[in-house]
Amino acid sequence: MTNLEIASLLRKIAAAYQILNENRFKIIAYDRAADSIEHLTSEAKDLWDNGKLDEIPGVGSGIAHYLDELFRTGKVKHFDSVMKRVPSGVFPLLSVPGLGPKKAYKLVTELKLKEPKHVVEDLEKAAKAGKIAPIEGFGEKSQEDIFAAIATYKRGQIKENRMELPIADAIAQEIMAHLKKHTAVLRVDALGSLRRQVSTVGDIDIAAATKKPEEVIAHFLRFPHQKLIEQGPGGATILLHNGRQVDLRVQRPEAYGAMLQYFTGSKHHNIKLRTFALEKELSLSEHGIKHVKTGKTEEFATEEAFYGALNLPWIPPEMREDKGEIEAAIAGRLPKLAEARDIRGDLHIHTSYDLESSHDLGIDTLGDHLTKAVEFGYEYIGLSDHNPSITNHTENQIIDIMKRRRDKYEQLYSSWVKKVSKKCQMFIMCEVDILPDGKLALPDKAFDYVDGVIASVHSSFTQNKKQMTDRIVRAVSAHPKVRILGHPTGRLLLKREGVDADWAAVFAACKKHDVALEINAYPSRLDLPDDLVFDAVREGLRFCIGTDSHAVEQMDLMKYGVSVARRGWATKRDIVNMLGYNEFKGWLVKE
DNA sequence: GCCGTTTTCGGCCCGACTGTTTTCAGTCG
Repeated sequence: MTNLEIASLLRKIAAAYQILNENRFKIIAYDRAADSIEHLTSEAKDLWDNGKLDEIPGVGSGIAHYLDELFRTGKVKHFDSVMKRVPSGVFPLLSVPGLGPKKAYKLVTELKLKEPKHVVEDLEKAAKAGKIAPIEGFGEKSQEDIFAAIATYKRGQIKENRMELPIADAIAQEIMAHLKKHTAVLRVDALGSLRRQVSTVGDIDIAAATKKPEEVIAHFLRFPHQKLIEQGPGGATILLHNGRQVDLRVQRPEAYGAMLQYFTGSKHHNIKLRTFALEKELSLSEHGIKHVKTGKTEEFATEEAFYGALNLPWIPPEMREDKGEIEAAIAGRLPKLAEARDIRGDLHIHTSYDLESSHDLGIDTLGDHLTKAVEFGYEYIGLSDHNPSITNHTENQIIDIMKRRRDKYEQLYSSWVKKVSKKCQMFIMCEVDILPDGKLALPDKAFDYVDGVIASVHSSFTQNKKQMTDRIVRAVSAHPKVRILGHPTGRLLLKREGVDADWAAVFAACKKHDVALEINAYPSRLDLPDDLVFDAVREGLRFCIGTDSHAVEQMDLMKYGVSVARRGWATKRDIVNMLGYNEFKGWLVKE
């Protein structure tokens, strides 16, 4: 039983209770527990194994008791009896946009939709035949909306249509640049998951402060788009030619702060913040802060003033996920998050040097990357080409290739230094495959020709948890020159789940051997994921943010890795490549 | 059903939008 399955079960119970007109706070409690379990970094089943179910926020003695029954017997008698009181056709309909429990129940009972397997198709037929409009509470428009919503649902659910962070960022930057050209625009900001720098983004939401909302909205609508979805006094929504939806919200500068805060979210952060505010008899909304006693609403031009009115310091958007940031702010213990400008070097770079690897080479030379590093003000870079293929070479051949490579890089480096008379130090590293049994794909003697190694899993991603954990633990302990665990989960965003491993055990092994966890900044990776970074920071692990560049331009992507670190609450001292050259060398180079 | 440096009882986030209504229920973020 996975977390996702448990969350789905709890949501079904919440929906059933809603239909049965149960106490609405009980319904909220089940939904909250579902949310909470869905976002756990460890499996609920593992917590249960260790008797820690009650540590899950929103899970109290009642739900914990039911989950215990679920893990022991595979079902919950009480849940079954609750679900039995609701027609089973209701549940699949809840995935159709615009349909909640009440409407779904009404439709299922009125239309006598019995078969859950094809209830969506049956409802579609009923809509087509005009059978929905006559039902009490529905009408012609509802009937059309339901028909359209089912079409959307069948196309594969808009919700799934997320994009990688840098893609959303690039689109948003273009639109924000367009907005800034208008003189009435005083300020623009990204909102929502984009502003919080979540690894994948759904819709792009943008805010603008202005005294002339109509003009700014009209200007926004001059940005090339295929369709105007919605327009009102507070903003507009358009569909771009690339199929992405962009939402603009405008606000007077005096009230801009509250709007920015509200639409940045996250939902859970805002809920917690509003609960906290209510204790002070203050009611928060996108318009400002209402004093409950007087009924008067105070406006705020900036977020700093908004949080300030609650006696809190400004909380960085990356932290606003209700992971304890409000409690930390109250206690005056918000960490000072790492920043992109603290980066001193990029240790994960693939050049075009051919060392006969079975993985991809980069396309640019050492000199190209050094030049770019100087542009960024880096003090050092690391060349982390993939190890020579082990199937096509003997051990001696590999050792020879690694020796020749070192000589070549040193030669290229000294001629670069002479030519440009700039300073940027070089570390000769290697990204080495972790083989399925946990051995490294580089013979011991070849380690003499590298300063340090990034060990990464590039094959057999589907091993079971025990195998995978043992494999990684063995790899990080295999040689003192293994300094970094590369893209630890191996996930590819929107394509492939990360590997299954006991992360607590992996972190413990890394800590023991002083191995840094990589935060791979490559857009489809962003790996270690932010929630595991959060856990690892708490365990005192250190990180190395690398771009995994296979071309010079990709070195620009470092900032997205920094965002992941920030979302995990990492500070400058948690990140090894924020150390100056000497200190970093002291950490990296082990004899 | 959950939760507590004012509480183990008495609260529980907020508003917009929509379609159906004549004042509101349901859904969404």
